[in-house]
Amino acid sequence: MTTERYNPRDAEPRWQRYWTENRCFEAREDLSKPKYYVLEMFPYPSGRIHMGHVRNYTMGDVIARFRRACGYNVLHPMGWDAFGMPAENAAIERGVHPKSWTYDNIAAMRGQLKSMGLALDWSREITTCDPAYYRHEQEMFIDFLAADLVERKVSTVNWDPVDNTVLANEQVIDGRGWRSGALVENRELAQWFLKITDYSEELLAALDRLDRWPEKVRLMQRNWIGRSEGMRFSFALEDEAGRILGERLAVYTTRYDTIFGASFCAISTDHELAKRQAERNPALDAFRREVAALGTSEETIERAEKKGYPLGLYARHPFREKVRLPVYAANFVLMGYGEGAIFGCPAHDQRDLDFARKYRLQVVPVVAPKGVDAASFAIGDEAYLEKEGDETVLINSDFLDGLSVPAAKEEIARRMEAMKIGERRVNYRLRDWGVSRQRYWGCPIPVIHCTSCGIVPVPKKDLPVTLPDDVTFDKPGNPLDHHPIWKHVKCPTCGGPARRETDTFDTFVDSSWYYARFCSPASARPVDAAAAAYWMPVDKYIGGVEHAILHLLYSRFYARAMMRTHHLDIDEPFASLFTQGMVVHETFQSASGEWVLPVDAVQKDGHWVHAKTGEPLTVGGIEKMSKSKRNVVDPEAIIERYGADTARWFMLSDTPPERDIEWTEAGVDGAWRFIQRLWRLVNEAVREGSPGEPAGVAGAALELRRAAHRALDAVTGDLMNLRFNRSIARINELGNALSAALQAADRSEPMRRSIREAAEMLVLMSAPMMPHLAEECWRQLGHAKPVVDTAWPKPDAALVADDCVTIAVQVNGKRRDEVRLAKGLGKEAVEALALKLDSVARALDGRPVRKVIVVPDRIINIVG
RNA sequence: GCGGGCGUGGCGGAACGGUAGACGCAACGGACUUAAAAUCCGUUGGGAGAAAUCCCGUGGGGGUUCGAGUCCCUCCGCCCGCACCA
Repeated sequence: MTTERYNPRDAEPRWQRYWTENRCFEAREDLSKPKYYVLEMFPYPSGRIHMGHVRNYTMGDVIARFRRACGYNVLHPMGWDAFGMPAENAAIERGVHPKSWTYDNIAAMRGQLKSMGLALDWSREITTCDPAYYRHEQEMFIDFLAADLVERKVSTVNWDPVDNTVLANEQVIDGRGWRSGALVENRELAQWFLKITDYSEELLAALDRLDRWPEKVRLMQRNWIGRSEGMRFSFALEDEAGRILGERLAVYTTRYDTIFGASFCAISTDHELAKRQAERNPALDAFRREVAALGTSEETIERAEKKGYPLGLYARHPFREKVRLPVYAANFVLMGYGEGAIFGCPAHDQRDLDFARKYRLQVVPVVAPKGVDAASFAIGDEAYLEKEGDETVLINSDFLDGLSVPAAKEEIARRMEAMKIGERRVNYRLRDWGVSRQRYWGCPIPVIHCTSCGIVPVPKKDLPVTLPDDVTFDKPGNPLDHHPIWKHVKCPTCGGPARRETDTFDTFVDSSWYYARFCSPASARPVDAAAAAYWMPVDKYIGGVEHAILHLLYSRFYARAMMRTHHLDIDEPFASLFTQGMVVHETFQSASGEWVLPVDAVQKDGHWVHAKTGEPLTVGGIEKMSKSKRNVVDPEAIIERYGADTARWFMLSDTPPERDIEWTEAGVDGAWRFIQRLWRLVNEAVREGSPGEPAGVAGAALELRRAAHRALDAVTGDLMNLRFNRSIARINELGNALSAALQAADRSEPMRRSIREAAEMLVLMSAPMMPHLAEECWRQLGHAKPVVDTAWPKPDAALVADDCVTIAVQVNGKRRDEVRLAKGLGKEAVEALALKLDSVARALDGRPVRKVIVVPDRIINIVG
């Protein structure tokens, strides 16, 4: 008897239609059920989905379908992070309008996502470039303004000369723009900032509560926030002649215990003092320019020598009357951190030491290992930094001599505070979030600049401020600024002529609250309180680790800002976060060095050649799929050829979800074969099996039942913990057991019932992962009600538990035998049995038994 | 430089401190077939042996333990994040 092969091309669209027509995945608030909100990071509509999307959305879909089957009221929405520069680049390069480019891409990608058979609630689809979405963003911004969460300030910003826009600190990687890769320049601009630093402590402290986030991500955020405990204090300044100046120099340090080792002060070239001096000192001005030109990229920092320019000023040591520290403007002091000024202690800071050696400044050690003679303790080329566990004492430090570092800190802090020249202070590395972008394709910032009234928020009744469609991209700069009329408005307050803000929001603003909008995508308010109270927080958020800082930190801040402005009632938006690994693939290169697509690479006589030209290819490293290396496989082609279930199954098999997965042809074939195998097994089970309650079975029939219930038990636990690869291994095992039963001769009624039961369980268990095939199989098994409406089965505890166990028998820690015994047998009985074994006697080789360790139902170890 | 993670067969990977290598891929042998594909059955960490069985084995070295892939110390290698942060 033959069974036709399973044909996904017929089955998949059919079931997708069924789910859509029956609105299976449209979520409604229902207080009678526990809710579960599963969300994958929404895509940028670049035009086509890539394998990273397939992996991300498959995982989310398995969770959504599994939770739904388990009785949860599941919210699983999808939307588009639709503002951003690729749309403008397309406009510049190809003359298409960013809007039509974006919406065409969305249409194409929506179709691709639908072909994956995802259990998404498409009725909640949101698009960030839709005024229906961004009007709420504008409304909230106005509320943020009123709540003092926004600041407009002129500051030195990171300017990307290629994208012609400002970048946030988080968007500068190794001194280069995160998108363009261009070396970032410093520019002075008036910008809008969201005051994320108001929440530094809060964002840091709350990380401890996020116990269902990866430790790695929490650590990265902790480091990014960069809390340090130190002191801010000031020096009296004097000039060359020793005349005291009216102003003091404030510095920040975490090592105030080393004050007696100070030999100079250094200020940033952007420090007010340096700027002022530069006005009448051309040499200093030249030095400032030189430093500014160097940039902040990794290479330049590595190579750059520590350089300083003496200002002719001296800082008086607070505890030693005669000591005067020369003040330099230095290239290694950052204006953005602390006070933009430091005191240098060369003995205990490598950077300060390099500087001191160059300018022949004193190097006085003030901390030394305990017991070392203070007079002979000298510093060579390396600063002395205490390591953890080192016992150290202060030396050469007057009243601090002999104290430990913490005690010295305490003493200095006490004295400085008494002298009223400084105080202990907590400092953060985190900077405020600059959100202004000089671009067209973003959400307009809803403010108006009026010459007489200053900054005036757009009245809420005038929202949304929509983007004009008639813009041109023929000259550099911001099209909104070039637009003939758009920016010219009347001041809402005085009615006089005014100018509309032409900057738009950083697109990370759009993605900082979309998770909340999904709760009530059509609400007239940004977020409907009742809906958010029901759905929030997101129970499982899935995406790439590349968003560990940017998006996830901004979202955590945004939820707090929305809370302050009464738009949301929750501070942590994502209760549990999962960061999935990348999809990687081999790279192929032709002799001329061109990258070759995997579809064009074929193996011939053990060598890789180009499928069309026959040209030999070299196989390169296995790397993240990327357009530049062309090592991409198009999901659409895979779905076309094998169906969505094959792609989904492959994505979940073998590799744990947090690790990088290598896409291989062999792996896809393997997934395809399994799908056909399951289809065959189910069809055979329909013929050979017998429906009915498989009660009272024994022997082989009972063993098959046990295998089924055990597999179900394991898969349930594994899916709960996102261990997809393990659950697939379990499903394979049950498939093997069912296959063996079908090969065997036993066709007793109990066996026929067990076969049927095993087949049904196999189908239900694999349904979250390959939903289309499961529906087909389920119908084949005679069920009128689809899998999508079928509850997750419950394993029978009696069948999961074993009444017999295999106990390993060890002698001196080495396995020598195993015995199969009734479960729960007492220690003495196990010991007596084991000691009678030939293998044990042989291994003991006549030695007397000294000790016996019995771990019930697991192992016995005989020590001889 | 600072911080973190990871090293297990030919490969992806399993393994509450308790039988290392589940499951899959690849490879090899066999069945079916005129043949191939598909499918099914079997073998597959290394070494010795006809076999029973024994020895070795989770990056290297050391330690704790009746027992270590798992815990501790140390070295080596790879990967990731941050980086002139005072």
